[in-house]
Amino acid sequence: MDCSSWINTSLDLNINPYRVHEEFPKKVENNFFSLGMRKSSVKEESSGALVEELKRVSAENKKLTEMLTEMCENYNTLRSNLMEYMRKNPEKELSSSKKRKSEGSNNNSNQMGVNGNSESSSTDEESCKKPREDTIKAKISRVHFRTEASDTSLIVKDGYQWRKYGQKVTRDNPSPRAYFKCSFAPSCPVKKKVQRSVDDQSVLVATYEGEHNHPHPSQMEATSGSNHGMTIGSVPCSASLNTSAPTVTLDWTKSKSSNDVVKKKDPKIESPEVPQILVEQMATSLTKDPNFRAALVAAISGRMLHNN
DNA sequence: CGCATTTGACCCGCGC
DNA sequence: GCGCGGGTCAAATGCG
Repeated sequence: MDCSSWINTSLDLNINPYRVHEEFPKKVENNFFSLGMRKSSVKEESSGALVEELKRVSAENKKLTEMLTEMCENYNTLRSNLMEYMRKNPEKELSSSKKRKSEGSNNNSNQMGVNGNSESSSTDEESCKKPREDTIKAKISRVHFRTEASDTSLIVKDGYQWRKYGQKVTRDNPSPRAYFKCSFAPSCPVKKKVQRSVDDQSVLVATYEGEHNHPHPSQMEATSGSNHGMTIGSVPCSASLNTSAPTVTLDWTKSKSSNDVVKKKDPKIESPEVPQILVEQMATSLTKDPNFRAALVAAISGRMLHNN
């Protein structure tokens, strides 16, 4: 696989972080740079600090690049190992993967090679869907949300608008499972299932199916003025696409208050939150890249194999 | 009154 | 073929 393409992406992230999401940062960008334009004396003073910051970011960028390169190497190693393994054990691989022949017959076999071992195995168990719904087969992700233990609702505030259309008590878990459809766009095919973890009742497990065919609502909100809404909302859906990879756990016992902050739009929060937003943006941009996700999964797997 | 949620009924695939 | 279980539908209900 060609690693260089997504490595370059990371370079962009660090050198010109605001370019990652052009729509979002305009306001910040304007504030930040226009301030410097108006007060040139202040600019001279701060230019030294900016240069220092630039150096620091460049160093960090270099470090990240090295990490990515290493991940890429690990990925290549693992991939060749996987290919070899699959060549030796084609039958086992097929039989152990899944019982559902309808999904086994889907032509995602090619993508498996790219996305690695991830999609088909553990995620398909969540997609016991009618075969005709194979348009949604593509993206299934699972996100763990930590909530207050006393919070008995199955509501996950991930920034999207969801309409609940069902609830079931499943056999393997005493807590009910709630079914949601994305209601932000009528044509959006995305569904999610939310259920409390069997192990830890304070953890909500949200399983997302499909891809949103519309922008994130809070991102739209951000472009129209407020920058705050996206910090939390954008994370779950983008940060964990691709699933049987290690799932993402988000601690919302604290973020509840920040949700409130979002609604109140407290100006005091703005400046300290900007770096956090940047981090979120970078993470979002990176994790949206399927190549990066695949490589990350492979690299982590490679590491684990290496350690074992 | 319109919209979202609830909840029982129904559908469908799978295992026996 | 039948029963089970997960997923979806749609009428009833609640709420602003």
